Amino acid sequence: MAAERYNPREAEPKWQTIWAQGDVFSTRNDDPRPKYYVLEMFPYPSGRIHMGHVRNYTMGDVVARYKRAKGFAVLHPMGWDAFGLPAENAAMEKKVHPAKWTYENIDYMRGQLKVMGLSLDWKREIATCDPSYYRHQQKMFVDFFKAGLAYRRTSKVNWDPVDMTVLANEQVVDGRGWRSGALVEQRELVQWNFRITAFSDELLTSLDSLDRWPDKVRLMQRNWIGKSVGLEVRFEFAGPTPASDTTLEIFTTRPDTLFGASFLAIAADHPLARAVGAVDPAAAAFQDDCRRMGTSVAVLETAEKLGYDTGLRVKHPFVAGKTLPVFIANFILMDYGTGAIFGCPAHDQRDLDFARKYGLEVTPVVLPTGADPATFTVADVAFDGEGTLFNSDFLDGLAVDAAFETVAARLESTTVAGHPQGRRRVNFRLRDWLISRQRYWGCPIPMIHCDDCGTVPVPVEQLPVLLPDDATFDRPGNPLDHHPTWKHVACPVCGKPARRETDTMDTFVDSSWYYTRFTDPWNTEAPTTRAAADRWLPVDQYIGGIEHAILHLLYSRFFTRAMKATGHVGLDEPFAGLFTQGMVVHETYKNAEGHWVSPAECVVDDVDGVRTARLKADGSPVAIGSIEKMSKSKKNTVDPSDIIATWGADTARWFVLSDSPPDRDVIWTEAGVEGAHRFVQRVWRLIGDGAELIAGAHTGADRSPAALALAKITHKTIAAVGDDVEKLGFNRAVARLYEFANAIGRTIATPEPVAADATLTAALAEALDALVRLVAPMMPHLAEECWTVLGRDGLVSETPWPVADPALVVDDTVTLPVQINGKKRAELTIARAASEAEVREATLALDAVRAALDGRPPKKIIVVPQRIVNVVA
RNA sequence: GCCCCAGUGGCGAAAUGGUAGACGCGGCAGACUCAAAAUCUGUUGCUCGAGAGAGCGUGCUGGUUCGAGUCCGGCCUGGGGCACCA
Repeated sequence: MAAERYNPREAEPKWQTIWAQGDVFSTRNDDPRPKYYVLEMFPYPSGRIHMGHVRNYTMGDVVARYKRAKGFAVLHPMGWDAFGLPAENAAMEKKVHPAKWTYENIDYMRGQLKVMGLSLDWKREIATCDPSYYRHQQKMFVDFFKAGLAYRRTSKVNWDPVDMTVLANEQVVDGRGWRSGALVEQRELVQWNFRITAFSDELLTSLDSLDRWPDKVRLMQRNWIGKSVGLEVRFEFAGPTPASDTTLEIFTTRPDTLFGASFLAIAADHPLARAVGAVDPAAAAFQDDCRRMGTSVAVLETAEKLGYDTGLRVKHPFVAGKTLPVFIANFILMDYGTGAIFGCPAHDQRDLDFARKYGLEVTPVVLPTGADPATFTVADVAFDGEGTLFNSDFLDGLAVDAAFETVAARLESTTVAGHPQGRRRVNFRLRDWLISRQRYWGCPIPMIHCDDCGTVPVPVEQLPVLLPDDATFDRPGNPLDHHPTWKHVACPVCGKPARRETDTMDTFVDSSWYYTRFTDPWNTEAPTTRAAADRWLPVDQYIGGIEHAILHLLYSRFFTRAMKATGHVGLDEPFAGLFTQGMVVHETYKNAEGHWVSPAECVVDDVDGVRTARLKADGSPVAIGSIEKMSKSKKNTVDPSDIIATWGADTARWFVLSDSPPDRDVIWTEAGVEGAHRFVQRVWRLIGDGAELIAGAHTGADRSPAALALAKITHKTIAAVGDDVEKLGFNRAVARLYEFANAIGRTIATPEPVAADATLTAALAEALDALVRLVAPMMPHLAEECWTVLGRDGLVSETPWPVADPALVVDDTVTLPVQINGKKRAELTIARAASEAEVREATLALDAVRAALDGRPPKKIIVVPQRIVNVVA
């Protein structure tokens, strides 16, 4: 009997050392076997890993270990998304250099990951803040610039007028800077962008080919790209205008509703609005109000809809003598369409709200099917459905799409101020990717500004442009900009004094190609080695949080295309398979000053179901907030190291796989960790006890009934667990393994029949062998230890996945539920191969069916083979 | 505000349109023990019933279907994203 409890504290470091010494998880680029690239989204080195990482990396590790056992050459690397804002915040708050802070965090977190027993190829580790990584990113920036995919334009930023610095949206709280408390202003800066819109259509249509992506992610990306077919319509001013143009161009997807138009609205920073503001102080004041709202679309859209009547009027294109007022409105985006719209209140809710507020006319022009044109009116709910045009002159009686065509055709052939009055246009919601950041801790943009030569790239032989080590963080603004010497440089073209670009790149750029760099991180000459990239890409299974569904994944899809266009890779789509795990969520806590505090700093008391919290340090009260995704900013993270130190990595791994479906959020609780650990010990006991029973077992020819039953369970489990892991249904695989362990436990509980039955002994030996191999991807240390107990040579980590015998997976008989009128009333056990006629006959012979029919013939019998029988009486 | 997703026992959940609640946690009862822990066995959706059994039940509401947790329409609640958090 295995008297000793399994001790993960001894076993886990031992196996981790053996794996490392044997180089078991390193991947060679010349491995001839079929490739499988599994990747989890790499972490930001915030300081410590959290349970979200444990969940994410455990899932990826199960896939990696499983695919390795299935005979694939598996690439499973890890790195660090190491540039970013928190390092700079730490520099300001704790007087630590961002590089020191970041590399110390990386060292600590690498240690935490290694303790998890992940089968990673650490030889390929990269950190995006390392010049050996970002130099290649700078090379690609120059390539993109030369290919016309990187360019400068004016864009808005959140400006903190007190700290004199650009704020991230996250740093704007209720319209004020998080540090200074000053009201935030919009400010315009000339900044670098990637031309992602060059691929709008392609990024959209190519989504259809990503059949191993979740539908919801593809749908979100589709909506984000936002292709819409509409019409640009030119309105003529009905009087003098301060603008240089005599017309105002708007974009609409509903030209059919033009007869219902009651106003035009333009963005606050539309050229016309600026022109009006220059001569009308009230208009200028309104524009200033708009600029104080920051740049976040969410804030903009939820703010009260406000407008300012410019007093200008435009002529209705179809109604002679009719003019419409032109408003400046805070909900019109300059970035979308032409930055101007016409409002049709009856058929657009936002326009209706606006019209009611400013007393504008509401004329319905689309009549819902079946409504009476004499009585149909719009009160507080706009009608945006299909219908028939009315109140619309030559459009009356037409359907919506026919009216669209009619208006488009007519305006296309009308000329205003020398242009066609209407132009069909495909419009995308997607905007170019603003990558400029006025920050220190990011990849420097390798450009030089020369008064004579303009903006020129840093010559490739001068790359990388290194960040200066001696930046200061004690004053606001961009440290690169006020560094005494860094930005002063000779123009590479004419040699005259010039200045470096001081913007650095958005950290999304870093994470848009790291998966490619992993294929050959040793190449010092170029970002990629084509043979290696072609060999390993695309990533076969990418796993990460749903919060990255749009931005990171869309940027990566763009970047891969841009790299293809500049010759760095040969494919379009970087991720063939995507799985979005749910988040790990946790309660939030705030101290008396309203600052977030971490769970580790709190004690939660539960008195008769009423939960209260206080600070560990001084017992002061802490407010328990809502359950939210674990985030650095809200400090509601849990340190997995404590869990692993107490229970072992295998317990932690098993727990995060077992409790919730992997794509759903899981609320972290310590309840259940003990249950997971019980199973660790149970497997250990089963193997220990079982090993004594199977000594000298050999496969017998004719299995006894007990042996056959156990063998069937074994092979069904092998088939089911493999199936579940393929689909990333880890929680189902875990449930299967619990059932399997229960079956083995029942066999071992009565040793006498096992001793007396050689075929049962053999079946038990096979079951124990399978149990260890099936459990190995999830609890690798325990599995290695058990493998040794079973007296097996080598590592289970290098042992093939067991193969299910199809003859043992399928039963000869099936038990069908028998429904009468859709309610289950009986069961029918019958040969699996029984014909439909035989099933009918057997069903009608059942007592419950005869009683229900009471001699009458059934109206209908539905037989779903091997599933169910339904008798309609 | 807009886009996307989720909602099933006391709890985490399972269920190619086909027996709702597998499996686990917790609870209850029992075995082992001087005792406890550990372990093992049984039981556990709700209501009625001594029982056999019957009825109800997957956020709400209406529909499609022989049959709906699953598909469709309308809501409610919670979560994610909204372009400078990563």
